[in-house]
Amino acid sequence: MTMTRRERLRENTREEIKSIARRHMQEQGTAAISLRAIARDMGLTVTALYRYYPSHDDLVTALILDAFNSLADAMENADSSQPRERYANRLMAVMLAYRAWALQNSADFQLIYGNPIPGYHAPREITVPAVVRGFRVVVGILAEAMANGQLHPSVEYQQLPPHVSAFMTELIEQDGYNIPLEPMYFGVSGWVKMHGMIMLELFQHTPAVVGDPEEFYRFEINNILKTAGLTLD
Amino acid sequence: MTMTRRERLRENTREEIKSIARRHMQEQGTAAISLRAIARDMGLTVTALYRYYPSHDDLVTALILDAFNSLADAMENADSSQPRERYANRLMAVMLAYRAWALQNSADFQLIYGNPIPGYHAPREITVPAVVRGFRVVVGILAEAMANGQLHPSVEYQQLPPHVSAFMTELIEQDGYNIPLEPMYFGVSGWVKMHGMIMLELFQHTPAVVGDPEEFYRFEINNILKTAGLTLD
DNA sequence: TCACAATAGTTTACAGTGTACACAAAAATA
DNA sequence: TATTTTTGTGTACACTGTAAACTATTGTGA
Repeated sequence: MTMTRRERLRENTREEIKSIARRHMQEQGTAAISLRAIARDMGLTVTALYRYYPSHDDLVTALILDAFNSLADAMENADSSQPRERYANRLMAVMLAYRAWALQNSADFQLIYGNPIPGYHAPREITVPAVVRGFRVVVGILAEAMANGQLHPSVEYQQLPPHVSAFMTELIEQDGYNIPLEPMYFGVSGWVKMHGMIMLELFQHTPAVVGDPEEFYRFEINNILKTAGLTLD
Repeated sequence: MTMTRRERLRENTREEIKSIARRHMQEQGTAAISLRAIARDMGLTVTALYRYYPSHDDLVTALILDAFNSLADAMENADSSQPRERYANRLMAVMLAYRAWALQNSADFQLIYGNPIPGYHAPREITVPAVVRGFRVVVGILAEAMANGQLHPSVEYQQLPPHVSAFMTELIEQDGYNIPLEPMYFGVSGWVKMHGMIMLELFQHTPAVVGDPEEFYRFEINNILKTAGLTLD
């Protein structure tokens, strides 16, 4: 795995490009990733950048990949900061990390979950595995909690709608999630709500309605956990 | 209220500009609203457009206003299509209309709820009243259901977190919503989840997990309504 | 050590973007 | 009909992504 000097320099430059791109994104939005602006900040010509990323789209893809992995890192770290058998605490910690990451890296969050960038289409074979990493953290906790009899999915989940039920059963098998259908659905349902809260907060809609988004967020998660018999301590 | 011939022509042109902008937006994303492209499609010079909208931002603001009002129209229509005392059905109809509008006008939805457009900041004094119109439909139904003893908010809502509770109480009074705190919170909590589902569906994340987004959507709403003792018939 | 190949960089060009300014044409009004 | 208001044009500047041709630098094999 040793890199030649040239490869290392090249990797450095690629990283520098991404880091400047991230700064610009944070300052002026995801649609404002400009190769020319990056080159200017680096003291390079635009066309030199094309040696490192063959196009604007390739740079965006690299940024998206980094973002998904960084988010997954944050979630994994939060998970392992809690005692193994405190499932509710682990879930809360992970979801708080999810929100914290989204707020601290709002541009990256918009990049992966917000409006598509005009003309850009993410290559699914590259991004999907990266998305899954984060999701797997949550599923892992739920599976453990279920196996240990601590998780009791709502009775409604015993009659999931047919297509959803079939599709998710298939997904569980195919992706090798070691979890029954009901807790899996519970996870998806909860994730959707977190996502809604964070999206609205990020774009300044929640504060105007709810006052204190963090308090709101914690309260909602707690309620969701309670519906499955999970309580914090 | 009669308009002069000139005013009418002017209004026509303004509408034509918006409608072309909407088409471009639908085809290439919200960040691709280009005055030059619009002018080209109209057989006008760019600079002539400036007679109708003094800047790119002003055009965007007009589009946002239209979008909020169109969404509110759709919700109001859905509401009045149901019998007055069938509160659950009214709520379901309104939320289905919300989703249907979002999917059919996905660019407009992104415009009002998605990533901010680089450099653009919506003038709140113009947009906030438009947002409120749609929200008021839901609150109205909940207030009626509550007053008629049909709505039973979850027991958890009797102990809302302090800041949220204070802020929303203030908001209810200030905006003249005629509704108690608990059902109001129920509305917000539910809205957040709808929003999350729609956002994820719009950006192609839900289908990969859930298979059939509409089935998922209906099932989730139904469950939310049930937690407040509301049932469809 | 030197020649050659690979890599990294530059200059130039084209078509696109928002918008400011000076001017001409058309229409409504006095 | 003369004047004012409105609508439109043309030109200019600084910005965007990216393709092509060319030069300078660096690493490696003989």
